[in-house]
Amino acid sequence: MADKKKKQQKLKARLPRGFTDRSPADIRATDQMVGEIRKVFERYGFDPVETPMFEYTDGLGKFLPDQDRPNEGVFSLQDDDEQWMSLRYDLTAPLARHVAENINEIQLPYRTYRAGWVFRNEKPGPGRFRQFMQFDADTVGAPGVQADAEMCMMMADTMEALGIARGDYVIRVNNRKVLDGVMEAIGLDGEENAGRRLTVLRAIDKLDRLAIEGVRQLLGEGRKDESGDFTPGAGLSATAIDQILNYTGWGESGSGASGVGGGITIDNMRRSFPDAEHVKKGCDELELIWQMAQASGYDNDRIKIDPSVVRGLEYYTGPVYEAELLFDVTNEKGETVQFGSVGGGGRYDGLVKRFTGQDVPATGFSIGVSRLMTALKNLGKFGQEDVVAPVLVTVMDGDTEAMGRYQKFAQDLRNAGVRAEMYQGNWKKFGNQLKYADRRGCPLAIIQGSDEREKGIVQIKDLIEGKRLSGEIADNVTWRESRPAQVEVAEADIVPEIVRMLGEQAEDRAKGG
RNA sequence: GCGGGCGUAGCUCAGUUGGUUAGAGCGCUGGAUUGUGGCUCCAGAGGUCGGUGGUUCAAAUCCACCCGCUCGUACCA
Repeated sequence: MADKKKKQQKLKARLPRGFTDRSPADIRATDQMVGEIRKVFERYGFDPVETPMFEYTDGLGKFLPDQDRPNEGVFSLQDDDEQWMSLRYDLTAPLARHVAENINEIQLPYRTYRAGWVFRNEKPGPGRFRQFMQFDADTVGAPGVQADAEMCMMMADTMEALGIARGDYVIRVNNRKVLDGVMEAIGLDGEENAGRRLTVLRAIDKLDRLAIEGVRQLLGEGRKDESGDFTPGAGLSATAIDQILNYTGWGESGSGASGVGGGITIDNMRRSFPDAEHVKKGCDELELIWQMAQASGYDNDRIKIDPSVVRGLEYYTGPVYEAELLFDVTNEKGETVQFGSVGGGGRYDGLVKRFTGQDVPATGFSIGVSRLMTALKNLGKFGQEDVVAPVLVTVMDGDTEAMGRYQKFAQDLRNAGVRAEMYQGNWKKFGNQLKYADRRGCPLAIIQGSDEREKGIVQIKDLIEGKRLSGEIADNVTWRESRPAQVEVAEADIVPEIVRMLGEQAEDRAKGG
């Protein structure tokens, strides 16, 4: 009875939903990738700065926790002085706080970057976690669209630095001012239409996935999907729907997301709403960005004007941009998936002003590191380089003197730059030591029992060669007694011999793979 | 959030129209082998059958609700 109770109280080891443990391979691959991104940002003259993962909730923006649902969307808790704190959900709002708080010390324009974990309290899915890494770059205190153009070019350079070929990605650019003008033109301006504006913008954002008919439904009465779920539409008039679909130019030759982009697209946008002031202004800005990109050699295949880009619906005030992957990505099940956006950003002229009252225009973007990693793993760009497991120094005798000698073998190898370790488990079961080495993928093992010690030598066992030989030996006694793939080496020659053998193994790997 | 599918050992799964003590493979631990990985053989540990409640003489099996996973959809600052 007591026993049974004890069993029932056994804790179940389980990871919180939407979080994940990271493997050595994943950590190494991500470090490598983050390093490549950092190099690009440094080259553009950006400097790192880091902010903490927690911020006071009101500083993060719209998520003021209420009594009923204090954790909706964002992870929040109350400090001991009752103030609400939240885990950041992006890196932009905390940067705005940092700039506002240090505005007197910071030389504007301020060019800065940072990588870090962000948290969102939402339903997780495959490839979507509640903690993930973003890599951010921002220029704060830069009012002109040349800063936005630079951001787009830097995104393009980053994609290529990560090994994504030209043509396998595209930076799509739009302008919130244009979208605002469109809303105005179809009579959706004003506070009372805020909800419908959101519905319209969301519908436009879905052009690439639902195509023109789905979007038409969402702009009108609504749309029913295969599972029978109904999404209410914006309820626009047929005229307004046509105007919007014409504006996006979707499917028309020479314009839109599937067309040439650039100047032709901008002309098309202008023509759709010739009298709308905001559309005109936004188009002028887009034209500038496009021309600057062209002048620097970034043609339509890399930086493209695309009227269906909407991006974050809250704080963007001007140009918005998005990096999209165009190559096929295969998931674990072997299915080809549409990968879509791996990063994006835009101009946020009002964020710092919330704190300072002064205009501090800014623009920036973030790259979804974890998401992009998934796609790049697919391309075989990262996480392929094998880290060789350490050389194992096995333990035959447990007395202090012998242990000291084993430690020294390991230390000598480390000093020569070779990964090495002394076996730290129960040394009395020698078989387990080699089993351990085998499972870990150790390339070599050093063995010294009393016989070898008397002669001042060690055995170096080539575990990789031995594994190969094991296929040819069926009998266990022979296998044990033949001691396959082992050489005797004088103690003084351990380091050079190990280095030589590791070199040979590396050559074999290079040939084989 | 809405709708569908699924939930049995650490893992992958079997378990008949409800019927004795819930099984297999792999993995794990010990041994054959005080000093050599693999192969083979022997032995062993490991289960609230996702949870709770109900129907029944009897539930892993049928029903309800809940939880979790998963697919689609919505949301995603």
